Amino acid sequence: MAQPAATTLLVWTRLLHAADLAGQHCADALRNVGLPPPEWYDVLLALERGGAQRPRDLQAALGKEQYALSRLVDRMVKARLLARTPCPTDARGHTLTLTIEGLAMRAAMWPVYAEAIERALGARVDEEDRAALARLLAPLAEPLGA
Amino acid sequence: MAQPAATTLLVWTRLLHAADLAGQHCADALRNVGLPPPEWYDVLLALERGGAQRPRDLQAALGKEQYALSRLVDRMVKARLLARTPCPTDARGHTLTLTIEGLAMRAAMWPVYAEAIERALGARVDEEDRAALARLLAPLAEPLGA
DNA sequence: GGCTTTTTCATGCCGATGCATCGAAAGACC
DNA sequence: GGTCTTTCGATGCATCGGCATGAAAAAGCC
Repeated sequence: MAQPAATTLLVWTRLLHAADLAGQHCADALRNVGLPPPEWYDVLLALERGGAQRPRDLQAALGKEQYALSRLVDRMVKARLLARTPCPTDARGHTLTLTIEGLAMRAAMWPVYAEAIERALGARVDEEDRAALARLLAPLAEPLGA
Repeated sequence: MAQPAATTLLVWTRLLHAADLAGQHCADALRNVGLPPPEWYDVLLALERGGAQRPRDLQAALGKEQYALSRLVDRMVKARLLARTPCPTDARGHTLTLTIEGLAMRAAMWPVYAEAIERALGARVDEEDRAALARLLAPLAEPLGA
């Protein structure tokens, strides 16, 4: 059995705790003003940047499970932020497009989201440390090899 | 509106992604061998280290919501890993104690958990970078001020 | 003591997630 | 073309989490 080093365990607890705090803070900030959760923002942004996309592309881009994305899209379609249109080249799937309301929602969410990120991260770590963190976290944000 | 710096956004995405990957990897490792999820380990460890404790103490120590801990304890009691005994000094609550099986379960989980942590973290960052990460993450693992 | 407020823990309800599976279309192979 | 395998997306079922509330004991206050 591989016994992790003390620093490994320290990084472990702090990484999970920090991510939980930051994520929770953002989710709360959005909820407190009656806006949808962060994951909705990610979908809206991906579609705005990348144009119409199919569910499986979004799934890969966002790193979500297939069923999770399927139901997330369901909710967002019900909320009139997305529209499903038949896919011309593959009758199994469909393409997802932003509605006007979806575009407006992303714009409305960003200031709140940005402010929360700034408070949770930017205001607590100076530029030099942020650069160091970004560099050190890079390998950990890559998928683990088999 | 506070526009976060580019490094802030980079840290943001990598922090959340890294934590998600690492956490998922550990949860999967335990599940793949038929063991309970990491949160059970945290409870077992806290009780083993700190002796009998009341739910509200565990709640504070683990940073969980009250109802979440209440139901988590429920499941672990059903699984015979914990026992609730009446609290002598406060009839509202009870003290939680590890059963023999609970003690054994923690011991059984640790090698798998440790191995997963090592693979997800220790093996991917050298000692110097781990120390730097631990230092940089420290402020972010502290609760945000009001 | 008698009253109000606070703390401690559980739970009903609903929405979200994980898992397995399914139907249907596409692609591969002959 | 015909058949088998793979990909795409949805969904039934059970579990889990969030929110609000409830019940009961403790603590504070007069």
